[in-house]
Amino acid sequence: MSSSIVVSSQDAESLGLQIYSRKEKSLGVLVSNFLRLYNRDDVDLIGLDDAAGQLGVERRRIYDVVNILESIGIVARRGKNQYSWKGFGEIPRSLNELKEQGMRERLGDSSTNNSDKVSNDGEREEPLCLTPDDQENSSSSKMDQKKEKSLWLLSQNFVKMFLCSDDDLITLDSAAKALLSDSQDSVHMRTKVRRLYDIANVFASMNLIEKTHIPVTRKPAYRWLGSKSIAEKGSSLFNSDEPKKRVFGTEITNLRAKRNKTDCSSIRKQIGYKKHDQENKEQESKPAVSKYVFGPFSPTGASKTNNNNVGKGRLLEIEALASTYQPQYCNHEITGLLGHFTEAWKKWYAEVDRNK
DNA sequence: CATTCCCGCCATGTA
DNA sequence: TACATGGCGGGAATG
Repeated sequence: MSSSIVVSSQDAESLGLQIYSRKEKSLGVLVSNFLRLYNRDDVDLIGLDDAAGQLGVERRRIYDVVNILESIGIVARRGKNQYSWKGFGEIPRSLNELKEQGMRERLGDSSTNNSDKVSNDGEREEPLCLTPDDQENSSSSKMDQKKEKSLWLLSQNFVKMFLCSDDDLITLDSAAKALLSDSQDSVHMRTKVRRLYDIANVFASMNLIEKTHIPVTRKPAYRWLGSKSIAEKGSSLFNSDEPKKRVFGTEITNLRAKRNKTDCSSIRKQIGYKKHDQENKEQESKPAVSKYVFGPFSPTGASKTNNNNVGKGRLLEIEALASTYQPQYCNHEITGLLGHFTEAWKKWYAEVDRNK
């Protein structure tokens, strides 16, 4: 009497149903949205609550995002509940510094080596000025220990591995092992790897790295592609580049599935009426950001995504062809992101080349 | 089954 | 104390 029907997220959505989809909740997608939201020319400050609200996620997730982005210099901590948008232009600088540090640590660590391997120092504020206190404050332990496990540091070290190592394929296991510097306790490893997955997803969504497989072993690994594959594109003003895959077109849907406890959404959004799927003309619009985006570059088309090619048939690629015309609400893709990246990469490479 | 990694509990730091 | 941060790892979605 009853026939079982298979429902895909697409079908389900068409029917107005909501099924839990892990992908749509991934950090990578969140970061893409985050970047798209704050990459406006005149955005300067980022409020954590605002971000959480706009992106429709819990506050906790925003911490993950900013911590990782901060490791690359895209944002910087301003103060409580507040970060400032630095922008993609900072990436080259950050990478250079990270590379310097990485090389230094690698080659120069003999002599009074203490159990201090992880670098610190960088951009993250710290004392800002000598601590005038002469308390029997242990030089630096409790606080540094905390930082030693931070996502921020882990993220930087992960990047350093790519920038310094000559292997361009890195597996999360090897990274975890290396970053653990010792004791390959399965327990700690697992936790470390979990974190690396988070970081890798974020960087992958920004096209800083790409997921692949090691030739023969078939083991999953990441490759640093920071630039070439993107920069070589020739960056012709607006113009979507190669046929990337799967873009994630959904909105920032914040639905509750699973044990959700606190839903901090005080902004008007979310269902209101049975709308037809597609075309969510929701998207509020702040009182004018006025000032259109960059002149030369036309924020359009972009690509986000991961995964390059696999010999599998997956019809999970939605793509948003719309781009040149109809700049509507309706969420778009990365927009502008690539333009910045391209520029940044070129600078970064030119500099390295010159130095070489 | 193994891999990926989201979710949110709760320890820790701060005003 | 209330609130802000953000480790951490259980266990569910995916492969």
